[in-house]
Parts: sequence; structure tokens; C-alpha cells
Amino acid sequence: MDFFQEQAVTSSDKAFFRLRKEIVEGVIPSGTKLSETELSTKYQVSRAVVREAINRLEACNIVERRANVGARVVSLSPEGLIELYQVRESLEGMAARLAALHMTSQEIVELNALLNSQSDEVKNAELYYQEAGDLDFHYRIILGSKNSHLISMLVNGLYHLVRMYRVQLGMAGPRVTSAFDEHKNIVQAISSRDPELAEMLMRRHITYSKNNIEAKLQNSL
Amino acid sequence: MDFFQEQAVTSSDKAFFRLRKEIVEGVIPSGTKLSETELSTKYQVSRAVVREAINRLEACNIVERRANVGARVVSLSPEGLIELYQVRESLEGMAARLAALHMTSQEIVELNALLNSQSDEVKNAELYYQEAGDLDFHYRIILGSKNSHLISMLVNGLYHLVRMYRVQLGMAGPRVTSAFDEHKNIVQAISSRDPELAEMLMRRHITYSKNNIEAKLQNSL
DNA sequence: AACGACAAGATTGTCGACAATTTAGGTTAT
DNA sequence: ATAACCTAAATTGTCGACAATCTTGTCGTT
Repeated sequence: MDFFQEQAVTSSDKAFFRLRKEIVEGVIPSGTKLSETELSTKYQVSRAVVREAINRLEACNIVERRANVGARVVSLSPEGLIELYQVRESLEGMAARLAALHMTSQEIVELNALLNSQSDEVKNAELYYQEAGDLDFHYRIILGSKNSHLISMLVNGLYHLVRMYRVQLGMAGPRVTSAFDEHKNIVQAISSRDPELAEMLMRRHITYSKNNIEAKLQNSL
Repeated sequence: MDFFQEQAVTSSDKAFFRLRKEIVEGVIPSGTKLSETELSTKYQVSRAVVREAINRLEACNIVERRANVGARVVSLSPEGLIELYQVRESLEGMAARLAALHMTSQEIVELNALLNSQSDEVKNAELYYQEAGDLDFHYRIILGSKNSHLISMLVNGLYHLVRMYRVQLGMAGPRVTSAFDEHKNIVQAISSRDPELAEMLMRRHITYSKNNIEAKLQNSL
């Protein structure tokens, strides 16, 4: 499930991961006030580590904090989703461009293999693809960019927000097969070492994806 | 100088701003180990606030931290610069695109006014333009995107790193007049409400800028 | 001489307590 | 009845001390 597993070494790490998980999965609903003392008793750790965890969540844009007042879980909105996907389009487009330049042929072979394995699943209508498979695909391209800033912003920052929107809107829609074809074309562009095309296709792909999730948002709000 | 002045309310804020300033301006050189106890005595605050400041700097990618070991100021390298400008190209390109869509006509008028005032300065060879004027221009377009994620990533994150490269390489080169013309064209595209063109011109502008600073880097290393 | 184990020192991570600020409630005056 | 002010409770911000981990230098073994 979690491809690049970040392992918790310190106590703050554990609190951070747990808190992030609970927020992304909606156990702690959007808009909730995060009380430091409350969380410290709940997690059985000192307030300092909870505080540090909340600070990190703030850096991810998962919570908003006001000095001397406290932190709240961000609230989801159509505008927020649109802004998020605009940034995604920009960054992942660049990631695809760079991946076309910097991925090793070995990595490209593996990316094709991933796509083929997913092809079977799509045919068999196992909708496993939608969640994990899509993530895996995008994740590999992001890593393929070999740009540490890009990787950090997307993997540590945006993707958890994206997941938060997806999970809390109960995404499991169609768009499986069409998205698969889009993935195929992107991989082809990367295989041909065509940065411009790869970027353009990735940007389109994310725009489509945005429109799809946006429609759901309209319904569920 | 600092257009949008972030005001320090808490003690950690002050430590954060001060530390960031000293790092960006090279008072604390790249690669330096940041000792929490040392800084806490130097700044006359508790270790907790220094710790929080360092955490925030880590979120900005200004320092790198390893658990149980400590934090170091990032070291500047040609590769790091290239990666930074790739992200800048991506994000500011999108910012220009969105600015063409979302800036108010009032804001566009003011942007033109800024450009005209800088035009005089360029003619008079006041090289004030290079630093503050360039920043001001880019800053307004970023804000004009009206995308909070974009704004936060660029203003709170990348720009301090960009300044760090500029300051520590003693940027004051030519490229004043050519950059000015590029700015003019970008504003024109925004005035015409042409998102595609605005994005493309901004991306080019940043690419040129990258090549310029990159050349200096080769010389000074 | 090189390598590994061990111990001392220093640094980071965590904790509970105190200080400062905000919020909520109630009282009073217009 | 409304608004302003004040008081008390709760929450966040800051501090110094203790615990855990890493680093460094020394010693002993091969």
C-alpha cells in the first residue's frame, strides 16, 4: 500500500504519522479543532511531541494554525480542490517532463511492466487499480524526475491532501479504463524520451482527473 | 524590501525569522551544523523555541535534519540550483497562467505602473531594479494567481532558497535590461488575458534567468 | 598496524511545570 | 436590551531538567 514507507524513528514521527492518517481517513473530521492536551492524553505522549506533530502537519497544509489560538484541520471545499489540482498539474507535468529525461531504461521497463500488470486487473474488473495502482504509477514518475524538491513537495505534501479529498468523498468511480489509457500514453512518451509530450499528456490527465473528482464533490456537498 | 511583511507574534517566530535571515544572507554559511544549545544561548531563548524554528526551516528545505543527530544548513550546488529552477519554472509558469485569469484589472493597472517606474530606473542605470524590483514583479504575479498553495510554496518556501543562491553568489550581473523586456511581455500577455502565452513567457523568462545564474555558479565554484 | 569493543562526553528527544494569551461568562452601566 | 468591561477558566507558548541516542577517543585484540 505505502510504496515508499517512511519509518518512524522518533516518538514525534509516530504521533505525526498517526495523526495524519486519522485526519486523511476522516477519523478526525475536517474542521476539527486539535487540542494539544487532549491529543497528548489520547496518544499517551507529552504535549511537546503532539505539538511538533501538529507543526509538521501545518507544513503539509493539512492543518491551519493561528498563534495563541490553536490548530484546526483544514476544511475541504470545491475551491480548495481546484487549487490543489492546479498545483498538481503544474508539478506533475514537470515531473513527467523530467522523467522523460532522467528515468533509467531499467525504470522505464519496470513502469511498462506495472502498466501491463494493471491492464489485466482492469480487464478482470478488479478495481484495485483505482486507488493503489494509480498512486503507484504517479509515484514512480515523480521519483523518476530525480528532482528532490519536486519529490518532496508532491510526496510529503500534496499527495496526502489529494488522498484526503478522495477518501472523504468516497472515490471509487468509473474512469478506471480511460485513466488507464492515459497512463499508457504517458509511458509511451517517456519511453520515447519526449519531454514536451510527456508533460502535456500528464497535465491533461490530471485535468481530466480533476474534472472527475470535481463532479463528485458537487454532488456530495 | 520585504513586501509582504510577515510579523512575528511569538518568540519562535522571531527566532525563525532571524535564523532564516542569517542563513540566507550567509552569516551562517552553508553546511554549518546548527546546534540547538548553542543557538539557544546565542538568541537568549529556550531550546524549545530554537528547536521549533529549526523544524520550520526544515519544512522550507533550508536545513536538513537527521533524527538524533541534528540539523545542517543545506549546501549549495549546481545540481541544487537546477532542481530549484525547474520547480520555479513549473510553479511560476502556472502562477502566470492563473494570474492572467484571476488578476483584477486594478491589479493589472498597478503591475503596469510598477513596470513603468522600473523602466525609468533601468534607463538611469540604477541597479536597484535587479534585486527588489525583480522580486516585486514576480511576487505580484504569484499573488495574482489567487492560489493559496501556489503562493505558500513559492513565498514561504522556494523564494528564500532562491535568494540564498543569489546572495551567496553575489548576483548583480547584467541581464537587467533583457529581463525587463521579458517582464514587459509577460505583463502584456496578462493584460490580454492570455493564460497560455503568459505561462509560456514566464517559463522562458525563468529558464533564461536560470542559465544566467548558472553561469555565475560555474565561475565561483 | 588495523579493526572492533567499550566508555566518556556531548547532543538530541521527551517530559512536566510555569507563564502568557485567548476565550467565555457574567456583571454593570447606558 | 445592548454594549462594554471585568473575571475566571482553558489553551497555547516557553522554560529547565531528565532520558535516550549518537559521536569520539581509548584500549585491547588479532
